Amino acid sequence: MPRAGLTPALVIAGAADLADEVGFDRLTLAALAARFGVAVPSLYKHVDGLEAVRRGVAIAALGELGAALAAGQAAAAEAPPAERLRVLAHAYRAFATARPGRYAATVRAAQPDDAEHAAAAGSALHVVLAVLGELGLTGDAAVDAARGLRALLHGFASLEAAGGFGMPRDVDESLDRIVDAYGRALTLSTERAHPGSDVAPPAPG
Amino acid sequence: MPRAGLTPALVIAGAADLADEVGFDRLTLAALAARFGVAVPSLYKHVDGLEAVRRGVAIAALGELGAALAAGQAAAAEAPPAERLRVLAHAYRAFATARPGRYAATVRAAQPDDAEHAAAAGSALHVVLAVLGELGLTGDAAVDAARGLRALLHGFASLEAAGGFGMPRDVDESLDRIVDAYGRALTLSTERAHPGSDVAPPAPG
DNA sequence: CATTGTGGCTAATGACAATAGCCTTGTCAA
DNA sequence: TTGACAAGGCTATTGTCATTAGCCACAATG
Repeated sequence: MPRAGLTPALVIAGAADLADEVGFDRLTLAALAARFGVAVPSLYKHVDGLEAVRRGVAIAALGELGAALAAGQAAAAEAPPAERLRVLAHAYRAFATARPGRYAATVRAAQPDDAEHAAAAGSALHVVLAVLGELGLTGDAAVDAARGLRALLHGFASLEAAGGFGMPRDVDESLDRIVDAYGRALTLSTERAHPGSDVAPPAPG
Repeated sequence: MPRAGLTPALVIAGAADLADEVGFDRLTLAALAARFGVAVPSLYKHVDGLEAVRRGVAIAALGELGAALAAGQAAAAEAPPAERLRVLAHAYRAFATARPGRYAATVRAAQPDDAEHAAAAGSALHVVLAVLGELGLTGDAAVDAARGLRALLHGFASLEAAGGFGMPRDVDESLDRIVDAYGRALTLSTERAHPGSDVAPPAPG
């Protein structure tokens, strides 16, 4: 029996690819083992069962998502905040459509006591918060804005992934308009009545 | 063997309740049969397998969601559009948190050829489009707005359900602010450059 | 009272996750 | 060089679940 040369990282990476191919919910140890040409129980030498594989994919995917968002921001470093917001939104959507299995994994909530998973989510969120900061948002307003933006992006991406946009309208353009509108609303909000009590910790959210 | 008196509708209703209790993804024929005090294969006399149960729950839940949204709008019939938008958002969130299993079912996309499922989704969407119409949105702008609003509401609800809001900030107030901001952005958009080419059919989206 | 269809059932099959325990291979130290 | 040992494969087994096949009882209908 020649060694297959598996490692935990390899198994997780293979699982992520498999999830992109067949869907995160159809990720199965049987299929994963087959992909490596190995018997199912062999996987248990590297990974602690299906749930651990899913968690591993989630953490890895959150890292990749954060990196993709950061790369987009770096490429638009000189652009004005509104444009950077648009770039962020498109990078998010691009990740979700190009890597649907990984993206689905990023949406699963971390267990309350799972610090590593929470940290991965937080690092992806960091990029979003940075862009919002450029729009001059602090305190409660920043929290609201982060919630809303993540909701908007996630909702858009997941509805699109689920085929929920059955309307004859270009999706890219829709996203532009929606994000522009949202950004405009945010900056208007700051000029109004919500002075922002104090800076909230950028917990995963 | 006394008859259990099952019907397809009863089975679906029980499945919806079970989904609310244990989560839509943990909906299982075994648990469903146990809930009715019946052997698993008996369910097949009423329902065409697990996937059909899921679909049935989705269709039923979409109907209930649409009814809940409509009821909220009826109760706020005299309120100004911005307030009605806020009411809509809160009704949506209330449904999602009170009936998480059913709500999760509503998010699953219909199969492309599943007219009944698509119709159920469309009827729920109808309420949303009506409120947007009150804001004076037509054509492409209305399509964009519907996409964005559904994305916003779904994203908010699903992230909250997943425990994604780890920040110390009242969630109800966040939702108010976000929806207000979005509504403001929408009405601003209409006053600007997008005159809306033609009315798009209210397909499920 | 005979018939028939409906709605239960048991039994069997097959996918999958998970655990237990074996056996080989490669490494590292005596 | 060799011997021990850990790592990383494996087979076998168990248990959960969905699904299908086919039986049987009951109740309604004539």
